[in-house]
Amino acid sequence: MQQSTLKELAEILGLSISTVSRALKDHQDISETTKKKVKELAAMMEYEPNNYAVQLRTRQGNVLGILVPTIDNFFYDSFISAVEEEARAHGYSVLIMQSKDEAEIENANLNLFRKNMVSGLFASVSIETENMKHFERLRAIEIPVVFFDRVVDFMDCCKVCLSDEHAARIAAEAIIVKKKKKVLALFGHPHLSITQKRKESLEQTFINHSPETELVIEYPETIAESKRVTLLALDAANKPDVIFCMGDQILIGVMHTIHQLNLKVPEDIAVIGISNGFIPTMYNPKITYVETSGYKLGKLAFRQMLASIKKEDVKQEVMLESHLVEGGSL
Amino acid sequence: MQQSTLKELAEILGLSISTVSRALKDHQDISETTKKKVKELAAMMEYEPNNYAVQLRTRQGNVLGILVPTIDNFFYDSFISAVEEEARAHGYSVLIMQSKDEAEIENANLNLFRKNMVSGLFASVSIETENMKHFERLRAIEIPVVFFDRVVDFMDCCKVCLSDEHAARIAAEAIIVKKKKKVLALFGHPHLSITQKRKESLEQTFINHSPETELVIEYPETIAESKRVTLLALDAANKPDVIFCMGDQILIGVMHTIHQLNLKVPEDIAVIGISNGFIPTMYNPKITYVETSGYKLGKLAFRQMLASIKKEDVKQEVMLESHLVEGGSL
DNA sequence: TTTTAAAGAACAATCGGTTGCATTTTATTT
DNA sequence: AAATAAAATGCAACCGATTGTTCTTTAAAA
Repeated sequence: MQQSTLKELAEILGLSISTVSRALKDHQDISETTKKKVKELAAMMEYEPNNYAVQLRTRQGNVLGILVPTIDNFFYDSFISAVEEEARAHGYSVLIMQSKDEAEIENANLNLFRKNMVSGLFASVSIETENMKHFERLRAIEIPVVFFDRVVDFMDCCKVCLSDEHAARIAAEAIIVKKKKKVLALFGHPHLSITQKRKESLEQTFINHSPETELVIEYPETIAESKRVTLLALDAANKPDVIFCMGDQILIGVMHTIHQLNLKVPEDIAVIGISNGFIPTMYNPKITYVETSGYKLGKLAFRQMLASIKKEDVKQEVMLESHLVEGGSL
Repeated sequence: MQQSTLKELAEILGLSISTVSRALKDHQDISETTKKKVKELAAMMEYEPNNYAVQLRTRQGNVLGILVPTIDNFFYDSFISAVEEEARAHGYSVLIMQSKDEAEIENANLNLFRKNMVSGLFASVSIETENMKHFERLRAIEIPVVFFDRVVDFMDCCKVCLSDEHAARIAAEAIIVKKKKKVLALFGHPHLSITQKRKESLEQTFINHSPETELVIEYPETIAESKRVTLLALDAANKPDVIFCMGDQILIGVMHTIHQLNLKVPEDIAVIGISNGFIPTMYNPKITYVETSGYKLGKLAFRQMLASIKKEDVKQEVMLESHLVEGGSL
């Protein structure tokens, strides 16, 4: 059995295609009697309009794209979940792609989004992304882009992100309160704005409120590197008394090494991270972390997207504040 | 600027639309000279065929759907990753939706897949799924469905899954080898075939090879329940000496409680799980687990999908064998 | 009863491609 | 030079819906 079409319905009912079409969408020109007949038959035959035909004709789609570096990541998962929930509620579907942090794949994906004519795109750029040409192309054909998390300086596009400054400041303050003076701070790829902002805010907070704090900064990019860096630091003469982890991957590496060295948290070494909370609460004691909810960010991003699609004017940049969740690791 | 169309190209070149169309796809009827001219202009103007028009006309799409209970799950993440990789390599895009383990959302999603006319669907059914009507409807319009992981008895559809019997047997054998005699086995929702198969295989292996083993079975469905059940069991008089965890969620709950009670693994209590490995390797010592790779399953599922789409005949049911990865928890 | 307006339904163009067939152009053969 | 085959291109229908416009009814007003 094939999907039924307007034409079929029309033939069966002895009506014209346009009448059937209008009846189904409660157009005022059509009599109630006809409407009822048409709707009944449509329900009976499980008629569904052919999306491609509709899109072709009306030029307005119902698919939104999400581009993330990778999907196996709690933060992006929760972001996606949130967007998907909202999308469904508003009659949109979601097309998800991963850049795997490679510019080339990212570009290929952007082309696919274009080909599939998404009505809007949520994007967290890859580490390698240097040039915005492919994003510009989307804008050229009026596909709104909402950048999130890893944003990028790019005119006329709306960006939602966690307040990186704020999150890092909270972490620094927590460390200061606990009187820790030797901080090993581990960040991700130094190229990302999210890294830079967090780093600067952390540094600045120490300089302003606890200038005597010793701050050592490293940029491990994988779990393995994070392990290695931590091992080196903890083996050295002048050990840190607290480790700050910018993300879950880093935290996992750090905890690996801490376990391996059989150190007690927080007695031997304190730990604090930035996370959505899933990973930190897996450890014992739970890791103290600054909460950054991908879920909330997703909801926020969706609102921005809707506004962009409707061409309402949108705030260029929206920040989400975060707060400290105390585990027992600090 | 709008997306350029065949018509535009044709007008600029003074050719007919059909010639341009054919030139772009290297049709033999078109002269090399013309082909070159057309292609150059197309490249220059960044022409992209309008997908909706193409689909409408050719009735064959390039979007595959994936339906999972939830996306924040390592197993599904890796499955999705694998499918997405293959999809991109074969010119497909991937539409991902989550059922959140609710039948109603699942049905809504299936309708969306239908509406968006996916060319094929990968599905892992929700816990609540009882009736297959919505899946049947997909089949009625000839959209191939490849069930994976949580499969379901449903004629004429191809299923790929981990060999649940095999995985559980390996776990049981490992437990027997280590001479543990009091097993607490924690499974997920008893309604799922995956649960039933694993449970039966585990039981049967003990009965056959170590009939004196005491086996207690519970079905916690969330991390919280898993914690609770474990706490009860470990507080009781006749404590288990090993806990078997069917999945990551359960494992996380178990480890929570173990940490909370300050028990040593594996001295006080041994642990073994079934997992893709991410979570088990986070602990110290690493948890011994039977590996079930969502990634490999994804690759396998994609092959099945391609075959189904091409209407080649497909093996109805394909199994993926697993193997033991030793941590230090058993 | 004739005129006129309102209601209901049909017609036809359109979206942007694809494709079978007809037509024109060019090259080859007699 | 005329006839014919081969190569290159154009014509037009079609996919399934939407929508402005036109054509019929039917009912109300004159």
